[in-house]
Amino acid sequence: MLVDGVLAELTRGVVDLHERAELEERLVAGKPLRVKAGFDPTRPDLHLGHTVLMQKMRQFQDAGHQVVFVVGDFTAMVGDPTGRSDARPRLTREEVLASAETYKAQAFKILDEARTEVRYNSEWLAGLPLDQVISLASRRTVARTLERRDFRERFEQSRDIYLHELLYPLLQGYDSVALDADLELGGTDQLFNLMVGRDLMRSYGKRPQLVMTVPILEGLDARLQDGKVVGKKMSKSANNAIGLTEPPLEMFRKVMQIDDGVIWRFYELLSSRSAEDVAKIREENNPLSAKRTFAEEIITRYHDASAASEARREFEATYLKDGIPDQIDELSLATEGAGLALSKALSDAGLVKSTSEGRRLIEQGGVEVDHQRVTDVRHQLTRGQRYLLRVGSKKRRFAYVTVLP
RNA sequence: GGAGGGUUGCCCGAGUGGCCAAAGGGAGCAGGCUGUAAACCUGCCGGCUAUGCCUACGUUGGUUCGAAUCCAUCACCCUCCA
Repeated sequence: MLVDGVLAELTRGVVDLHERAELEERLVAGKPLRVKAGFDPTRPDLHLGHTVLMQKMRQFQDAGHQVVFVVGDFTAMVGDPTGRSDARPRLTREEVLASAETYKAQAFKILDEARTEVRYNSEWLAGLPLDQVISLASRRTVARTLERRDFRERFEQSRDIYLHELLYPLLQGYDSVALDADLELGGTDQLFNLMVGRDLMRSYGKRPQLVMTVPILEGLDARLQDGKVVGKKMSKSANNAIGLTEPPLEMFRKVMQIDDGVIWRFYELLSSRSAEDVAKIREENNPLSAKRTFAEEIITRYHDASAASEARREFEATYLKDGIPDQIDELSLATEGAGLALSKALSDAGLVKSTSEGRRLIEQGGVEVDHQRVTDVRHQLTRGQRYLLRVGSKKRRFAYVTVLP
């Protein structure tokens, strides 16, 4: 029957679902669901990790449901210190709103803007009178709140838990109350908060929302250990993320650096190919080509198809041995001496942060001048000459440099 | 309110007067090996006009030939007691 197919698609890749039978029931009823997901715009840059959830939202949209994109502009100002050892810097309203705009612009690369209801939670949270806050807080005990693993661990280890942190799940849950959500989506780490929302709705006499979680994507530094993907979650601060607005070549390079065994995880969570297609690619067991294919799919999604093929060509030109990219900065450098020290030239050309770093790289054999490795720190470039400089290998950087006569 | 402890480089964390640009680990970078990956091995990892110089160990000031190390001050954090 039709609902079975829809249900299968909507629950594909889902980790937790409370409750499946209810979901089926509501789908059969045929009324579009209000599907809620919240985002705290503390970091304006979205990366692939965020898109696992957004693609799930998109699936709901495509199945005719109403998606509510909740910008946690209020909760962002409160600051969610979860998993942090120190408080987040308090953001100003202006910063939060600016971030929210960037967020939305990136989110609509995946979501259908026309079918997305964007709401800011300050709308109902900012003006909440204290008696109502107390009423809200009275609906949950401390013991039940400390059930949450990160709270419990911190409590047991006598590490700080601030009162407002205990309030955080309630505020998020109140969003669901205010929005009459039918279903809330989140990463698996959000399960606790989502369930609080479900309980709160019941407490407020509303029909409790369904709760659905999707896996958290690991970062680019994840490894395969004993057949399992092991690694921190993808995040910009861990420097293991691919941002949605990164240039195509950068995306391609990063995908190529993913551990062979881990690339399948990325396919599983991010590829929009059919399950059969993915299985077929996996059977071929050619990680190198699987990565290329995946990189192209991602770049096509966030840029376009021509950017994807261009990135691949550019990558091959740049990173294969002796290759050089088509586009290389052309710079003229002045010098006061008889010549220009190579280390200084590298620094002046912006290829390295400082001449000290330039010297280090030269010593370590990481620098080429006109395709010749130079290891003499005192190497001088001659006035009036033009050189091709290359630094590094993992992240190669090039520049044509002319020393002014 | 009382008593005590802490603040070190991107992060964690040693260091109690010269041998400290500061052990160790993580992250990062380079070289080797590879596939353009990972793992692994080696090295680097404040800056500079570079066998030397400058800036840095919460703040400001002091003691000393010499201070991350001693003293005072301010700021922030923590623990125990009440």
